[in-house]
Amino acid sequence: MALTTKDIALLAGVSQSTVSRSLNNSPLISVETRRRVLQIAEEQGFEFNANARGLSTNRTNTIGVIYPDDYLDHDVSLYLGSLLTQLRKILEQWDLDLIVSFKENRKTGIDSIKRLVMRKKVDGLIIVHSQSDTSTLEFLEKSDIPFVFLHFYHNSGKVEGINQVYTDHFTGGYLGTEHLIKLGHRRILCVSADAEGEYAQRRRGYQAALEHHKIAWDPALVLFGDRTFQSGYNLVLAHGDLFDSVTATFVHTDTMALGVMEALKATGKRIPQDIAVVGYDDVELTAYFQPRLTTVHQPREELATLACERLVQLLSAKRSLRGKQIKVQPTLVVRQSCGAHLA
Amino acid sequence: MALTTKDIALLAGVSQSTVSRSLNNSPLISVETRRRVLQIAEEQGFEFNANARGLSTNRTNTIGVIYPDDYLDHDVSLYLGSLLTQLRKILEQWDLDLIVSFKENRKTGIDSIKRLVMRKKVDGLIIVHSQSDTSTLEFLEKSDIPFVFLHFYHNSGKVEGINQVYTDHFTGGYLGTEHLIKLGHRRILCVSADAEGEYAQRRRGYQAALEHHKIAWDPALVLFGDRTFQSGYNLVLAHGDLFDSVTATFVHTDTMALGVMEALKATGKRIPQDIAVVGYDDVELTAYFQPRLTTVHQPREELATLACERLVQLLSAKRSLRGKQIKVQPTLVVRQSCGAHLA
DNA sequence: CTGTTAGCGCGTTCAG
DNA sequence: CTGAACGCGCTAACAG
Repeated sequence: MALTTKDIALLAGVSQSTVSRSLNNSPLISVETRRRVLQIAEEQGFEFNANARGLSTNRTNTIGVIYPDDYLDHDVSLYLGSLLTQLRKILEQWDLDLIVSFKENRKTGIDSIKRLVMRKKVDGLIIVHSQSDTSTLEFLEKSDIPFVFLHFYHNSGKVEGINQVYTDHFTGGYLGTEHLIKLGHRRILCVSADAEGEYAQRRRGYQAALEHHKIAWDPALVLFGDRTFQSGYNLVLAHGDLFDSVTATFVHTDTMALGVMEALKATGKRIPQDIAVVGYDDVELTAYFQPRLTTVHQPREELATLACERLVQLLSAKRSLRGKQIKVQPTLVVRQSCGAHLA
Repeated sequence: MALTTKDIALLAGVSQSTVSRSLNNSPLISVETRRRVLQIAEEQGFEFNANARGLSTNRTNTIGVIYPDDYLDHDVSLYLGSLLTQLRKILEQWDLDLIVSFKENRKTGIDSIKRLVMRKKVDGLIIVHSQSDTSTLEFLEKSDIPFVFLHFYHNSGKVEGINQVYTDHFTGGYLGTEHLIKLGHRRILCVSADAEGEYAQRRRGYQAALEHHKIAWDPALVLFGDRTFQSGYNLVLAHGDLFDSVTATFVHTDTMALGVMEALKATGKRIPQDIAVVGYDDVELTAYFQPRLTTVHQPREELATLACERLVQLLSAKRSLRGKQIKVQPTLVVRQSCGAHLA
């Protein structure tokens, strides 16, 4: 059996509660007593029993990270993998553990959020979703557990109550497009994904940049893929004429952009001379491809950090705080695929 | 406050322990009572308080996954990311949660394994390490917590006591090499990594295959990289003459192999006509490169599954089981980079 | 079959 | 400043 506060108490010749207080930095303890208790606890390698602690404090010191179920997609997984690492790295600063979970248990079908919260296994949640589920949102709100949406743009009306951290994709879309415009391009093919959500924002940014520079927006110049490399590749094969008719393309996710580039190269096009390419996300993967992809950088570390910090704020707040919308600005990373270095 | 068994007891008009027993499928309960209790619990959306349960049973229903600290490396992260997904997918079948942790807390320097075990936050561990640390191994052994090493070849003498699941890298090295030999290659450049551990096994397999086919083993034909794409790329640039002097190369990790291929292509070589390439791991990433990489497949799903299953066995065993060494066989995936399709 | 009782290890009054 | 006593929610004897 592991050591308990009682054991330490015995060794130190004090009561169990004195041990508890000493180890919890209670101000009610004399310096001398505390010192002695701490030393003994240290010597014995004592650690609190998390369950007992959790039972009496209602705090577990672990937080749940909820991932979308399509995490199995390779491209998504790539991104989420490094996001998780980032979260871990930050949360360990507060000595918080991290339970990773999918949105629902594939076997029992039970919603992970509800399960984790009701069983009191976590103190708070970081939810990494692109889609929101009204019923779990309602559950979260009435269960008064702190939670932060990471990477999620909630477009219903009731945004005020919730906390979220996300990239300003409108600006991202604007930045990528404007960069190409400034390089002299007028016909810019947009390769996007998903009808709604983040990608719609990116497209709105694209459109706004065009309009701002007095370029007519042509709906025929917007293509849709499913975010994968393969999909980007196939789009080029299927719409070769369209790609022929433009001088630049702005692809709304890097892996897809790489697929586009490879297909373009395979069909004999030179990048950026024949066609300029700009991507979105700035994933490490792009380092493997030539020419190096110019892209809109999503500040992942910042997103993760801000989400964690916000969650920690919520955790330590006496009463529930108001919702906070934290918008992070993307930046443009100019490399070679846009041709800027030739200009 | 959340519902407790006491609340359910009140609603059902029975005692708290009857509720506990009913919900835990105790055989001591009449069908009728159980039915009623279950129904009420269901209606109320009752869930056990994990802390209270853990306190009295000494079981948390969560297991810890320990990742190496170099998880931040992109290439490693790629692999570990999908491994984690796999683990999650399997463990959720037993309703086990999963705490992910690095080997040690970067801030406090505290060993995560010790912390998680002593605080009783986990019932068991899956340790994904390439290096072993004698002190934590000792700790694990005397703390009698179930643990399984995943992907780790412990080469000290005391293997009997521990449980581990790993790929037979000797065979992997052998397979890749023999495939090239059978295609007629005699001078096969080996691009490996790390002096010790897994990679040494792969090299031993390489060497054994050569010897088996009466080909003199030439130590000058073994190069070392650091497993990254970049490193593979640079190796080609630095040792162009060596690559010129062989007809095939066996690269011991896929990302590095891709780097090698890209550099080879950049220097005007045709793959597989001028030089055949075989990789190792079979990561999804290879799908993005031409020609498609022939490689030694590491059965990741199988590794994850076996590790979880073994851990579950250990968890449910009455007394501690003997250590078990589970070796998984890799397979060769023939695609294009080896030239087999041209033969 | 069911209820009563006693812990599990810790935080926290309440007395001194 | 410290100790005794209680309760967090649950499981597990122990009686009936």
